[in-house]
Formats: sequence, structure tokens, C-alpha cells
Amino acid sequence: MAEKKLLRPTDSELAILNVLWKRGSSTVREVHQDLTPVTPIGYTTVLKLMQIMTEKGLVVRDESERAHVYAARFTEQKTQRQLVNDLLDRAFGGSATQLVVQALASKKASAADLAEIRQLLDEMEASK
Amino acid sequence: MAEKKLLRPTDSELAILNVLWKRGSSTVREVHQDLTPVTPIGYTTVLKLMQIMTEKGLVVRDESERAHVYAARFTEQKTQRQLVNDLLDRAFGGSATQLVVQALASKKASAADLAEIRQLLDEMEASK
DNA sequence: TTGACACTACGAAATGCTTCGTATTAGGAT
DNA sequence: ATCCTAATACGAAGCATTTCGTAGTGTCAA
Repeated sequence: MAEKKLLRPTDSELAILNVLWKRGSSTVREVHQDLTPVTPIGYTTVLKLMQIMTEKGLVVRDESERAHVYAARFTEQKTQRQLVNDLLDRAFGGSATQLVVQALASKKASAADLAEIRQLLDEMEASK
Repeated sequence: MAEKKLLRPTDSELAILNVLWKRGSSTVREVHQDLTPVTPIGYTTVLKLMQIMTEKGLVVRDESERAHVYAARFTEQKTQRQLVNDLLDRAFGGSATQLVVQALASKKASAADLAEIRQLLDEMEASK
């Protein structure tokens, strides 16, 4: 009865979570002000989404003040791991290696990225 | 006017694509017979999904025979890259490194996996 | 105390996904 | 030709996501 279901944040939910991870605990207004310059969205839309996210358990809400304060319930890392595992199962037949290959094949992998990953590999092998 | 929108296959669509990639071109019946033992689903449900996927351009359909024959329009690799890039943008701020970290942290990457990735890094740096 | 303002709650529409039942059509066997 | 089977086409229901308008409520200043 801990986590009844695998919770996969939707696109909108992830956009909000990204703000909460970046800013820390925030009000609806703060989240809205962060989001709307990039992607215009109504204030009540954000409010509604965050209410739903509360019901789903994606965020926790502090109602002690007039303007409720929201915080992400799970860390960014944990959520990322969740999403990666999900994608792994749905599209990579569970092969983490293949996923890594495709991640690096994208143009977004810089030389610095490669060096960092190389170091990660070293650490993983060292801790065997 | 090539690809008007980013096409992200849904869960059901991905399940069907996985069958098509594994089997190659297939009829609805073949796809259904492959899917339903694992996850029971109605025949017409699969048919409908594949019709929609045809409209979306996720699959192509050969209607020359009585039982239409479907094939994935994009390769598994290309679709995987698409999905990884999408996830990268939505949840990793574009950092391929972080995605790799989470991918390797989640499932236990075997020594063989690590070696394979290491070789991939070598190839990528060599082709600079 | 009353008005303005900021905030939450609620309802509902629009769209997309998933599901399947029913209708129709095409082939093949009798 | 007729009937059975297998296939496609269509429509619609149920649910989730996204969107926002409107209503209600609490706070503070004048």
C-alpha cells in the first residue's frame, strides 16, 4: 500500500515539477510566473494542474498560509530514474545499453559529456 | 513539410510497433496473436489502433491482399532516438549525461554493458 | 464596514487515447 | 448461388489530459 501505481507525470506535470525542483517549494503564482513567459498558460490552469497533482501524490501542499505552498514529493533523480525505467521497458526491451547508445547518438552529447561518462564508468568499475 | 509534428507513439502504439519490428511486416491478426497472450486485448481494438497509426503515419499499409499487411514506417533505432530526445528535453534539461547516469544506475549494468559503452565512447571520440 | 484584490474551488468543454460492439464486405467451399 | 468465415470500417463510450471561466472566500487598506 505504499505506491499503489507507477506514477508517470504527464508533460504539463513535468513542466511544473521542473519549476519546483529548480525553485524549491513554491506557490501557484510563482510557478505560473516561471512558466508563462516561455509557454503562455492561464493562472487557473496551473492551479488546477497542481491540485490534481496533489491528489495524485506528485506534490505535497502546505495549506498553513493563505497562498498554499507546493513541493515536489519525489526528487528529480528519483523521477528521472522512474521515467528512464519506464522508457527502457516500453521501447528498449530493458536494454540499458541500447538506451545509452541512443542517448549519446543524439547531437546533444558534447565532448565534455563523453568525458564525464567515461569517468562514471571508471567509478562503476572501481566499486565492483 | 516533411514531418509536421514530432510523433511520439503512445503506449499501445509502441506495443504494436515492437511486434512489427520483431516480426517484420504483419497482418492485424498476427500482431493480435502476438500481443494478446501477454496482455489480453480485443482483435478489433488492435485493428483500430493500427488504422489510426496508418493515419498518423506511424505505419504503412499494403492493401493489395485481402488481409492488409502493415509495416513500421520508422526503424526501431530512429524511434528510440526520438523518444530519448523527447525525454531528454522534458525531464533532463537536455543533459544526456544525466540520462546516462540514471540509465546505468537503475538496472544493474553488467561488466559487458560497461565495456560496450566504453567502446562506444572510443568510437565517438575517434570520429571527431 | 466595505471595497478591491488575490487566492482557492469547482465545473465543464475540447481533445486524445483506448476499448470494443456492430455492420459490412470479400472469398471460398458446397 | 448461397452460406460461412474472416477481414475491414465505423461509431461510440469511458477515461485522462489540458484548458479556462466563474464563483466563492479570505485579507487588508481606506
